[in-house]
Amino acid sequence: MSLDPFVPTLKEWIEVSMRYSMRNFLHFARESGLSMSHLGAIYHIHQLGSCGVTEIGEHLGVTSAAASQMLDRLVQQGLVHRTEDPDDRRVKQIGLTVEGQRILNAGIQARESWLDQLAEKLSSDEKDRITAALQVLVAKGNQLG
Amino acid sequence: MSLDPFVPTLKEWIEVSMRYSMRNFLHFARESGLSMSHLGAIYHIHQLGSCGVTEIGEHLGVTSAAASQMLDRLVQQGLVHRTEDPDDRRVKQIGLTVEGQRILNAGIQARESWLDQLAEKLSSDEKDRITAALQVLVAKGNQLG
DNA sequence: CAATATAATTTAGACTTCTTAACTATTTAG
DNA sequence: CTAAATAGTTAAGAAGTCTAAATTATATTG
Repeated sequence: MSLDPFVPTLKEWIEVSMRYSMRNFLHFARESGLSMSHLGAIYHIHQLGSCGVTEIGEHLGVTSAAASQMLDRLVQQGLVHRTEDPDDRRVKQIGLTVEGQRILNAGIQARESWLDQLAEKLSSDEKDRITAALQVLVAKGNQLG
Repeated sequence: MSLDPFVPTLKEWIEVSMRYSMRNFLHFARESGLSMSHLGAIYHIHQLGSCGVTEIGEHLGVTSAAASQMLDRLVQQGLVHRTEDPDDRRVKQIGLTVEGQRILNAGIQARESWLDQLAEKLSSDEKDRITAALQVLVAKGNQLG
């Protein structure tokens, strides 16, 4: 078991992909004028779907006051909408605006822009085998907590 | 070409691995009491090896004044050492202390802690095929800029 | 209905991070 | 040797982010 190169190889790959992906993402953040905090919040809101202020705070690890203040800025920048929940008027429903979605997608695309270059370095055969392998990983990965 | 599922599958996998890796890393950051800025700086210092203050600032996208101030804190926390370069006494050589290295390694380990769980979900056969595929990806990935 | 709980916000204050500008020390170029 | 360039630090101030506490509005419970 300790000789199985699977996990070590996976770690190597994650090291590589993190290095390029984060570099591109940080570059995008600077270009777009958004802080990592803001982009992180946008990502969490996307992940959570429609949700309340406190819930976002919990995911970000901050108080609801801090979440409320951060959302102020994001609403002001037109990236997030904040509307009253008709079922419980204490709650605000938070979600991404079209522009917020656009920024999120642009960030993800920037993060992944190095993959086309990588693809060019591989033969059809290699790509087929790698695709099959990754499909297994994706499927099993999505089954984890 | 547009039908080649290679890049889309790779993107799916990066989506999955980023989600788990970042979640674990953020959790580690909170537990260790270090900000993402500090951990980011530590990572950059590690990547650059021995380097000067301005160089770190450039990599982080901030002025040398900001880099100097951030390094103050990291030195004070015992994570970074800052010594005069004997060849050019204007320059300070920056590097990680043993404790800084330890924190970095702990962060990387935390980031990757979900991979053992993933490995358990795969057969030996699957792991062999995936390992072979990833070795190709790592090799080609390291050839990119 | 009255008391309590919950969701969000506002306020005040602490702390961090960043920038620009001024400054020190050292090196390089003319 | 002097002048200019470079590396880093320091200082002052702007802006962001966080918390605790107080506040408002709404919902739930007894």
